[in-house]
Amino acid sequence: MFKTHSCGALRLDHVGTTVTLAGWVHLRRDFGGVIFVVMRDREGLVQVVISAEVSAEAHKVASEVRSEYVIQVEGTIRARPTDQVNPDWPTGEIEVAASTVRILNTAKTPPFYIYEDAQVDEALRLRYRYLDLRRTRMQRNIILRHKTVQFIRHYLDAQGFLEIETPQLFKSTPEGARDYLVPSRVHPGLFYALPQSPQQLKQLLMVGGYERYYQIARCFRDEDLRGDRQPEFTQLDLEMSFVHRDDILDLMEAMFVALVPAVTPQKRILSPFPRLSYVEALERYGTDKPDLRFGLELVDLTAALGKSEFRVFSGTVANEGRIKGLRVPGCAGYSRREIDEITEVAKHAGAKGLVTLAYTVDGIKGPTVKFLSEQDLEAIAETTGAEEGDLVCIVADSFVVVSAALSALRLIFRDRLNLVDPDLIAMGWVLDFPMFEWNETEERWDAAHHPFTLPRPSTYEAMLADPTAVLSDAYDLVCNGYEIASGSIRVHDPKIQLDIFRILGYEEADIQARFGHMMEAFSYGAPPHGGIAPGIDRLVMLLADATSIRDVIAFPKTTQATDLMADAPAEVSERQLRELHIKLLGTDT
RNA sequence: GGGGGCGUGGUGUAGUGGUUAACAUGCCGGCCUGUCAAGCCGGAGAUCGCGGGUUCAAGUCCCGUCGCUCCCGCCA
Repeated sequence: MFKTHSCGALRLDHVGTTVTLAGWVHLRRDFGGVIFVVMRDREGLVQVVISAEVSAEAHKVASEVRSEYVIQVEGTIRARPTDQVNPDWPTGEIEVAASTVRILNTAKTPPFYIYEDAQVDEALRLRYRYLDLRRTRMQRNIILRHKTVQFIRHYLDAQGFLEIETPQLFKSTPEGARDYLVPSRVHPGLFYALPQSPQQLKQLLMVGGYERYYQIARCFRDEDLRGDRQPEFTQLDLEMSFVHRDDILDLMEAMFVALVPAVTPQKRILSPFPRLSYVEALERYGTDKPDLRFGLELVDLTAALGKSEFRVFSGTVANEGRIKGLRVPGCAGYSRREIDEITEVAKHAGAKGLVTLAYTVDGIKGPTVKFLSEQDLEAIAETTGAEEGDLVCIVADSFVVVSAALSALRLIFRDRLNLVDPDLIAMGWVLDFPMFEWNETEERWDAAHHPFTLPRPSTYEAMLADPTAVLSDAYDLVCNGYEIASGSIRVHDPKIQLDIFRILGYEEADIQARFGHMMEAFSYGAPPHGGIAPGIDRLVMLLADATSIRDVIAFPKTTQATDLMADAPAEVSERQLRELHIKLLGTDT
């Protein structure tokens, strides 16, 4: 080994110890006769002192080192004088008195600062990702990710789960997300698909009798990217046999309640997790992934304002729309410009406009006040509970638009009014999703979760007659406004499975071609089973106080799905294409 | 596929159509034996992402394009 100790691990206990360190030059402060080199390794930073009096040779080498040189230092640990202790560093009470300094490798001047978490253009960070990864924040995030995954492995092992790998080369299932395809060399014209998730395989493991399975699984979806979506991402994929919904919910809840303090002691996780129905989540928060760290819930004004003289209100209700509002404390003083900004947010979400009422000392102010009767104003005040100093925002539109607009506004006010404690982790379950959704453009039913989801037994009878009446035994786990896990109890009865496929409009031949192996497997004694799949990237992102999963993935892709470091995707040779029986059509198709 | 934001020495930024494009930091050289992102002195470093247009004059205005990013669509 090049080193006896880690730089960042040295403490007062080590005083008097002779050590050999190896790491990077983080900073250098040259005083002529004495040189301070701050050395960095994975564990952290330590100050090395090189004095010309102690070793002329070491001093000469130290005067030549530059930022990010890789060096090896031999020396003795000594306590710093009390007036020179650096209280900001874990190693601040000691320093290394160097007797030897060796340059293991030189380094070009890096294109951005390694030694601080200054704002750097993300494209540059991605192009030199190996340098970005040296930075404290990235190292902390990647280590946190490791700890999170290790915790999960130990926890599930203790619960009797088996970690089982499933293939990356599998079969395309055209519904759902777009697949990444892999051409077969051996079978001209045929393709594998990279799994969007190991969904079918984990169910088949249940049929295979493994009862409790999990996997830290890489998943692939060829869809457009976001800060919380990458084309390849990692799920804790999990499946259990002989369980009901609550068994899975309880297990996950216990796991997360134990995980959060174990890997992020400064975070506080609320428990028990609230359970909301899908409809309740939409009514109260306007979204099926609410941020439960704060209140500011939506208020329904449909009944109160349905008979208003104000046509926008009465007309909306007449057209089966809804009127809902937000009561925002302390924002009565919003300027014209601020009102314009939040109106823009509502419009961006699809609303035609935003009614704002400011409850000031001089009464209720707002551009629409003149259209509202005393009765209307009273009804609004009573329903929302608005008091002096408050701003009430009202949207009248279809339920979908009202929900989207007010949900967006709720998050805007969250940030503007600093309504959340950044160290709070607020998870919650969203339950009772609809089983099917009507696809307007294709004019058919889609599975809201996926076609293997079990309908809630109480609603199954009505399924064939009225698909909208069917609720599914699916569940989402939300955390701080993100969907962080999704799962369901599965169908294990081939008859029910066939009914579902029929509602989805699959032809018999289709079912055989796409899911024949599943249907056949289910006919050989499939146990009742269900599972869930938490997204590791999003979970770690929230634990790391990051705003993008790119910051918790070692080598992420840009929003154009490219790798700026390796320059992927890239062209391949004619020969490679020929072997794969692929002919390119050109870029203008 | 649609909409918004950003792009100026290595890095981060300032820059009102008008002088030699400014500041900080980093880099290079010099001085310096106790600093904490050391300090002081000196130096190099930019065809203002790219292309076109308007203008006597463009970093600045207009159009296009490329890259990064945020949002909608999409993500069973």
